[in-house]
Amino acid sequence: MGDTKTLADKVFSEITTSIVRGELKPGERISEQNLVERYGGSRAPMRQAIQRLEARHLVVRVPHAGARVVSLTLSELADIYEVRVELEGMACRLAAQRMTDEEIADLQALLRKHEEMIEAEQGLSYYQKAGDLDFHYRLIRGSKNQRLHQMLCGELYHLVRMYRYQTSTGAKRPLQALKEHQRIVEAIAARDAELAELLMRRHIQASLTNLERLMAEEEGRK
Amino acid sequence: MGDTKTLADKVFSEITTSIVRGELKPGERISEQNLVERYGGSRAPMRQAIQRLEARHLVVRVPHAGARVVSLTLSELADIYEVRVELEGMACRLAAQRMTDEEIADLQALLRKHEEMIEAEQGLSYYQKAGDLDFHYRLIRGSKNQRLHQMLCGELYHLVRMYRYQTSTGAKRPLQALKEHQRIVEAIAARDAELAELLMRRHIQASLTNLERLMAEEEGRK
DNA sequence: TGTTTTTAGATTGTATACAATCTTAGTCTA
DNA sequence: TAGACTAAGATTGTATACAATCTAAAAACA
Repeated sequence: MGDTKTLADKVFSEITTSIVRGELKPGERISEQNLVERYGGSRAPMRQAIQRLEARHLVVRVPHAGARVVSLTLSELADIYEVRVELEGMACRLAAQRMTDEEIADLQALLRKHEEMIEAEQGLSYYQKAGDLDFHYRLIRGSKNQRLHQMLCGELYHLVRMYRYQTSTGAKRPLQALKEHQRIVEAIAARDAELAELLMRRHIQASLTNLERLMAEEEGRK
Repeated sequence: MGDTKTLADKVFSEITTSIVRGELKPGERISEQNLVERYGGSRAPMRQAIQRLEARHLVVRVPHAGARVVSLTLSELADIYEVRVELEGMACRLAAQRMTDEEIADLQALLRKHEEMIEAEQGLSYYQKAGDLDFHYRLIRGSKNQRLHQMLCGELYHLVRMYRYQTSTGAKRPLQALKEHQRIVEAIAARDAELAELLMRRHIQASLTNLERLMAEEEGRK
């Protein structure tokens, strides 16, 4: 049985992480020839990789003109966060209804680990990145809705992560973020779906409000 | 200035409509050679077209094994409707806040036209299809959120339409559907965002409930 | 007869070559 | 000097050829 990754697959995931980490910057050109020189092989698989990147909205292509790393305006980023508030609130509500007791216990254990790390003042920056993501991903999986999971984790989160570094979006204090996470899990453990949804919406809304403030400043500067 | 469509683009849209109309059935195989014989050209653009179909979740590909028209289980379709209820409810809420008075007037005019058509008992089946879609699309555009528009119209609706024919999903009586549409527009005209959202959710929820009933029947038959 | 192995065919993945289109630098003109 | 035009270069779109992999039908074996 062949689960051999094709070359196009490898290049695709390489570039994906490069973009999300900011090594390739928004607006930067990506040419097929360029990729051939960097990753080896021929143009055909590079072309496929670029198309897959386009499918995930990580690059924008115009016919005969080539591809560039996606470059979002504040307004477009706000649109994304608006959708994220809605979908992740929904995920949280469903998680409160559908997660097993065991899964909830795991989530609580995860937060205790985060708490220890913060108290020990180790990995402060870690919690902002991988830890925070891990929490959100688990919750979304807990919704038991595959399509929802795919839309959030497969489409929106790449873009969210990509811009998290550049704007101050989501740059919450680790301690405050942890407290909010704990409240959310409490609501889920109590099977209070409405409250869980509300708390998650607020948790994300802060970033959106921040974005809207930035947009207002930018508008005022003109 | 070149807005010349590439061959891959043409083939992509041809196949898209074929799938949505049901001319290509779920699970049916799509080979590159097959497309070459049907549309002309070489394998390269056919390959691209298939990749774009995969990006829209209209076909499923496995490496080295080829592509098939997507085939959803009832459970997967229910997941889609669950997300649709949420997103289109959101769109309706935003539309109530953001549509201009002129756009609302246009929407009202559209419904009056639908009413006349139904009273004249012309195009009953038309209203179920194009008319219903037109209404929903306009509302979604009214949310003024591009990302939301793209997720609903560009991703979910293809699959919804594809299965609308086959299951009895969304096979509402035209008159009842029209009445519900009218209530929704009334709420929007009154700028009552909460009510507009609630009404839209109910409007779609009926199809989801129907799906869940079918799933229960299927489960009981085992 | 049922199962496994083998082998031939078909299909996809990749490489390379050519044609169509766009981009950019340079030239010309007002 | 600013702007429009032109031509060379680079880049993408398409076609074809070959290699790697999968599929399925036939043969071998228990």
